[in-house]
Amino acid sequence: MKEKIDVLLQNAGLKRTRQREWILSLLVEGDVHLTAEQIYSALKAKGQPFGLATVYRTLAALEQSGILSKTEVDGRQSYYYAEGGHRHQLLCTGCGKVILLRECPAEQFLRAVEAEYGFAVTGHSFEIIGLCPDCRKKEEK
Amino acid sequence: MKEKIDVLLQNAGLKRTRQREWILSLLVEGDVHLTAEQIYSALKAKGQPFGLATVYRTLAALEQSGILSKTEVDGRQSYYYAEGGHRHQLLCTGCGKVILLRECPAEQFLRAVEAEYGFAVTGHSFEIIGLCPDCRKKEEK
DNA sequence: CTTCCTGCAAAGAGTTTGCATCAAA
DNA sequence: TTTGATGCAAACTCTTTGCAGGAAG
Repeated sequence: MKEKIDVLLQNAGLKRTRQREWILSLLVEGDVHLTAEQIYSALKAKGQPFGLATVYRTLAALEQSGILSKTEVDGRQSYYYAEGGHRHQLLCTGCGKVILLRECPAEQFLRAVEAEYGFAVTGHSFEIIGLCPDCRKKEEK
Repeated sequence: MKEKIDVLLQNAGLKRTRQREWILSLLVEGDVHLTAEQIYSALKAKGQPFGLATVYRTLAALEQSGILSKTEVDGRQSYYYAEGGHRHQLLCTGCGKVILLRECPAEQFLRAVEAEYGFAVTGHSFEIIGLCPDCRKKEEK
């Protein structure tokens, strides 16, 4: 797993530092979406001392490199590992889990939009908010 | 048009004030998405004096009443008139225009998600970013 | 008249930046 | 050794809130 993370950093042309490895492993291994503050707290709790600014800078750098994707949850920026620039996912508001959709149902629809509305599509997001099966069970209790 | 706006306010149980009429008419007549700051500037320019806080409070109230919808554009909250709680639109980054989609292509897909992933869907957003036909022409010049 | 709304200013939250130090390549 | 990253604190931007005065129903 550590190798995977190092490869990601290397491909992005970013130096391999402890801070970046920690942050990435949280997101990659956990498969969750987290805010800068959440990451900061999680690592602080583990006794890893470093600044909040580093978290913000690291997340921004990783997003620019296409390793992470960003979305807004409750007014906060939340980041998650986006394998291969994937942008179609289920976001659980219970545990923060990110479930990638196997395929984007929008692709063919986007082409229709281009034709029907004359709209030049430069981006799109298709996010589904809700509870994953595990959180669903907890709710029922 | 003024009547339409007054009806909207009345149905929401909100008092009809000049400020609210101004803000609503900007969004309803213009059919654009605007940030609080943009609304504030636009009305300030017309010599309508009032506070930025009023814009924020008005937008929040109108959103809670389901008259407006909110989305994030470049880290800012942007509001637009959402006829009948419509949440599927094309957002032009050129002129801010909002084009409503005639139908949500996601509806049947959401049901498939519920079944396939066991995910309890509580909300979704499907936004397509790009340039509307008019802005497209300007780009080409 | 009573209730709700407004404007101002101050506070708050989240995020970014400057700068000196420090670590990776 | 050179370049890029970190940590701290201060700065910034967007948004919210408290309060006294004012308008709508």
